[in-house]
Amino acid sequence: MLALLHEGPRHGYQLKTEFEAATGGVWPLNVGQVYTTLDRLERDGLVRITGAGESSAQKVYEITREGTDELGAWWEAVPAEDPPPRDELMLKVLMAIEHGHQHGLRVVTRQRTELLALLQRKRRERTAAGDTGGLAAELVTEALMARAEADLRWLDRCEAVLVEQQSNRTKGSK
Amino acid sequence: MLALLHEGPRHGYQLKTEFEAATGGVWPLNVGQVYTTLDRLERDGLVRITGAGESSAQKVYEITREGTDELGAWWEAVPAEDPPPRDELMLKVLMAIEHGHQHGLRVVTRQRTELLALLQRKRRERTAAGDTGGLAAELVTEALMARAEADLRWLDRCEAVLVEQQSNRTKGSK
DNA sequence: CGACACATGTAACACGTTACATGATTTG
DNA sequence: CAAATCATGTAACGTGTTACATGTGTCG
Repeated sequence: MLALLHEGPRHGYQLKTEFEAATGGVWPLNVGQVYTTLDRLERDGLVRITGAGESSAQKVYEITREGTDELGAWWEAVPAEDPPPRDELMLKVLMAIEHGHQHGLRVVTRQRTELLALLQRKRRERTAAGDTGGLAAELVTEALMARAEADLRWLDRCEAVLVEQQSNRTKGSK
Repeated sequence: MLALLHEGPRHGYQLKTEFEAATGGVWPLNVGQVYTTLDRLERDGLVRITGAGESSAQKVYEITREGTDELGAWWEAVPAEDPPPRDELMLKVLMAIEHGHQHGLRVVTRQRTELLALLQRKRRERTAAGDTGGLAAELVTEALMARAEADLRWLDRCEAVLVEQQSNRTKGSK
């Protein structure tokens, strides 16, 4: 929101549409949320209302000095890693391992199959849909695919570790 | 929580310690949250209290049939992608692009530098710390590194796209 | 006129998170 | 005995999300 407001004063609905435009429609946004967020931003002094727009009941918001500072910090910052964000896939695999190698392996392979399918579906969609959605949508898709590939490789690695661990165990028990 | 309870009845504090053990201490957990979560799980019928433990005021929880079903579904499910989760890095880059190629490039390179530093720090830590934290911690670190590498490659791709787009524009305007 | 996009807002809920209060049990 | 760990809980807050209520402007 701050980033959009930095380009000039806007009203709520405009922010919604511009947000969706900027993200190529990949991330739909409930309008209501824009208004509640705007309220919260105003409460925190990052945003202020400038005289209502001419027609009807339009409140026009603009970013404040504080807001600009906050935004600047946001551009610079790299998403925090301390503690690392809890991720569902990782958590799932760790918990499955806790349940025994058998279960660990089952979940790992299951996740891999599922992820691979998802990835291939994405690839197909991507080649099928020519320039639909624009640059933004394209970039998001690529990011998601890159992550999915990373996760796949990680799952392979998990499987290898589990198998090796198992074989060590059987050797040790002989 | 359900996954841990599936191994047998537990009380709150136990769940906290076991959770942290299972995740190699990477994801600290505020105890209070365990209790509120347990309340909510009970409210939803996924968990039930079995006669309090012998000593003092210990409530012991066990998973219900419904809870087991839910857990089973969780093992199978691959984290949803519709709509894809809003990710801060992607959002940041898209918004930066919206602000003009100049700004887009600045943010992209900044993020890349920052991410690369983080990655190298992780690599150093990883080789330095021998087997500390166990398998779980090791796997989480590897997953995070894999993701970071994917993000780095994506940022490269973003930069390439931006540069190419810019040059096309200048050519077009000639 | 009726439908649809534009436009604003509120109420309710879920969840994660923190800070705080309280007490039992163990152990140096 | 004092301190640490084990153990349970509550109150409060911030945020994301949805569903709902309401009204205006436009255009076929």
